[in-house]
Amino acid sequence: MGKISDSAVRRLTLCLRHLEEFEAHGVETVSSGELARRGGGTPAQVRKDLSLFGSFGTRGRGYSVPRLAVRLREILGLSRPRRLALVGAGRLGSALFAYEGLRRRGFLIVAVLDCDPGKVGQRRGGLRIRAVSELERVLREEAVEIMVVAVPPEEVQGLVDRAVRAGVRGILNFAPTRARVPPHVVLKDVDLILELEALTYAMMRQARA
Amino acid sequence: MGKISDSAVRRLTLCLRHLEEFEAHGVETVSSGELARRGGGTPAQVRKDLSLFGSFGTRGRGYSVPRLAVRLREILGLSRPRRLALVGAGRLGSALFAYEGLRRRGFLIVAVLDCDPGKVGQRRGGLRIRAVSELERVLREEAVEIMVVAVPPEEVQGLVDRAVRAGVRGILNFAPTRARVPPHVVLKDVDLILELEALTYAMMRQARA
DNA sequence: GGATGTGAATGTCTTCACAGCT
DNA sequence: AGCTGTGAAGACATTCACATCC
Repeated sequence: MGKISDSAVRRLTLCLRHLEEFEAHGVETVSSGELARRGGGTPAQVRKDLSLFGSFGTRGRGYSVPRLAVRLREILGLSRPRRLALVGAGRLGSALFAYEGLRRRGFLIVAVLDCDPGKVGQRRGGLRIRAVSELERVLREEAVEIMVVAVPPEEVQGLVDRAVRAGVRGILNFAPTRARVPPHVVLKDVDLILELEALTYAMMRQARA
Repeated sequence: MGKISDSAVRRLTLCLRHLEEFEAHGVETVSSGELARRGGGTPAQVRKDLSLFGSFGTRGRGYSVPRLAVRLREILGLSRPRRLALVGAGRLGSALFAYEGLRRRGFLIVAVLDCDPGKVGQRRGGLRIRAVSELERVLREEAVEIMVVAVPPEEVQGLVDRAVRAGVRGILNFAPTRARVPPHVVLKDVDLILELEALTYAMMRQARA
């Protein structure tokens, strides 16, 4: 089992969502074509993506919805919940914290931190907001696997460095800046402004086609 | 000037940000190497990306920071502001609305809509929240170019269809669902859960390497 | 000398087309 | 007959390496 591209992983993740919908509707079996239609890709691509990890279907029949779903969850590492810490309890942080979809998909926010002394001690849901100065301790005590960063850009690299030293191996960054991490740590950026800028370019491009 | 990949556009967008930082520090000239170091890429890639649009540097010298910045803004379509409508004034929507970075980068939210009658009429910043039933009218009256969607997944496709009929050509969707659009419309998704799932997979993968 | 701009080489991803099961 | 699984082909993107110019 070689190396799988990020785009393939994303497609498979989406595929899993669709499988779960089919499952909820009691569908027993799907073909690559049906999955493709729903996901916006081609049947060949669905099959190729799946084949990166093994053979899960039966020829002439298709895929067993529940079995493929279980298998995909295993493959993608989604068969157990993950513990997240949220750093930054501003507007975006609070919106993320309140977002039910996370919990539903197995991403549990087990700690919230902020550096504003006015916010520290306040409650969000069942959690007390902790001071960012306690970051390392909180990450360890709560066995945090992923740190979610929703703070101003200037603070990102410092936080990331501290989290890495404390043993965090996954970071999701919402600030419009890139931080550096050592190779054993995974950092992904959700950069709203970058998306809007790329969208703008794509719109321009299409206008003249 | 052929077709440019999305990843190249993203790199150039980032490149522009770095140029603006250099500009703010009064730097007159940069080399592809300096840009690469800051952006995390390679000098060759910076040059290749730029060369997709023309020759902007001087051999032996590098690139003029202000000139390249202007040129990149033109190329990327960022030299004039864009008018956005925000649909969904929930927590995420409100966080987006309050986000100063948007305005700073030329993305102006000129309308906010929600379907909750309790919210319609409330104020956000200088704007009155309008009813989603008025969507088409608002999009036209406010000359909206991009619709930002921050509503529950079930509502997305319906909204998208209406916006497309009203002439919107760019849509940014925050809900964890894919909508269909005709080929002359550009839709991008910011899917938090997808990012977390891809992050989880990458972490797993790296754990065994 | 020093950095750009770019064809050519390499590497990666996607699509095709069909053999092989059920 | 129908649909999977997969090598092979094709498209696309990145990296190299060097001729070119200031």
